[in-house]
Amino acid sequence: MPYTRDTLPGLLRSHDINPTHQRIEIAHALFSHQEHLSADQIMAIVNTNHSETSKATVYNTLNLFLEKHLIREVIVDPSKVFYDPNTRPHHHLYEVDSGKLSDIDAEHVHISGLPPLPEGMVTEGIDLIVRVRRRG
Amino acid sequence: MPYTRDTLPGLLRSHDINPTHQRIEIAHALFSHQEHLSADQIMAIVNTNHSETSKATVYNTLNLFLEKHLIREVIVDPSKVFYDPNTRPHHHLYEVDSGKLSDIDAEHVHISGLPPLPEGMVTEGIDLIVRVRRRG
DNA sequence: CCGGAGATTAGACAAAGTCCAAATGGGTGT
DNA sequence: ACACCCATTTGGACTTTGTCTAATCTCCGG
Repeated sequence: MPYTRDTLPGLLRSHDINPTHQRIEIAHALFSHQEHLSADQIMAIVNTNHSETSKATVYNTLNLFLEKHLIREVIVDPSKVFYDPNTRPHHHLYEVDSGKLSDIDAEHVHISGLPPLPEGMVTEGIDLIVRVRRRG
Repeated sequence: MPYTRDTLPGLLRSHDINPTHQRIEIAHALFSHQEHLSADQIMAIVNTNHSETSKATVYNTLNLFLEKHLIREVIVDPSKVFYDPNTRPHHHLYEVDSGKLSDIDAEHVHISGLPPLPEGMVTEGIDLIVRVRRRG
């Protein structure tokens, strides 16, 4: 757990994000859990004890974090997006039955033989998702 | 274009699908275009000229096709699922700005160094998505 | 203390997809 | 042709995720 509420403001600032209460709470939810969370899970976590952060703010903030490359979005389930505090290069393992999502470090994975990109295009990212299910 | 309305019933039967009017029309939309279409695009195509196929039927049918492995679903855009008539092994190139989705043949692509699967799990599929955008 | 830019909010709204009970329809046997 | 049956289709209400907007709040500099 490299991030506490104390170190988060600096992290946000280093990504050019004004660290407000709500933003720190949302960042804290993501970075302290180090998990893949959906927007509604984040809203639930942030609002557990007492204070209220609105749905609009949660979405605003997550989209801001995305823009500033503080987090990534992971699109594996058509019904909801997951947000990923890990921005180091990595891939994903998705357990179809349970919905569990985990990281695959990119370090040892090698992808070769991709065709050249269309003219004038640059790669924004390569998403590799291994979908697995329980044998049976 | 290997599929016409004449050959589609056989294709459906070979996948253990009872070929009804609506199912043939929906299959025709996908297989004659050989494109990645979303549910609402398919509904629009099927209903262009006159007859009506209801939203419920479109979704029922697409999910049936998925179950029977006649088509695949491609999850690249959080807002909608695309359906892919190409079930041969292949990957996808997604142009983020335009939403254009195209195939990358899997034949020459090689992925190595993936970690072993968790105990008792089998791979259902590996999705590789190259996200690109216009340079600028 | 004041003003203003940026942040937050509630709630209405939009879009994708699901659900259900009722109606339909296409075979099959007679 | 008829009746029956079961799969399929259907409209429409409903759910869920996410967006939009206009009003309010906050906080900082002067």
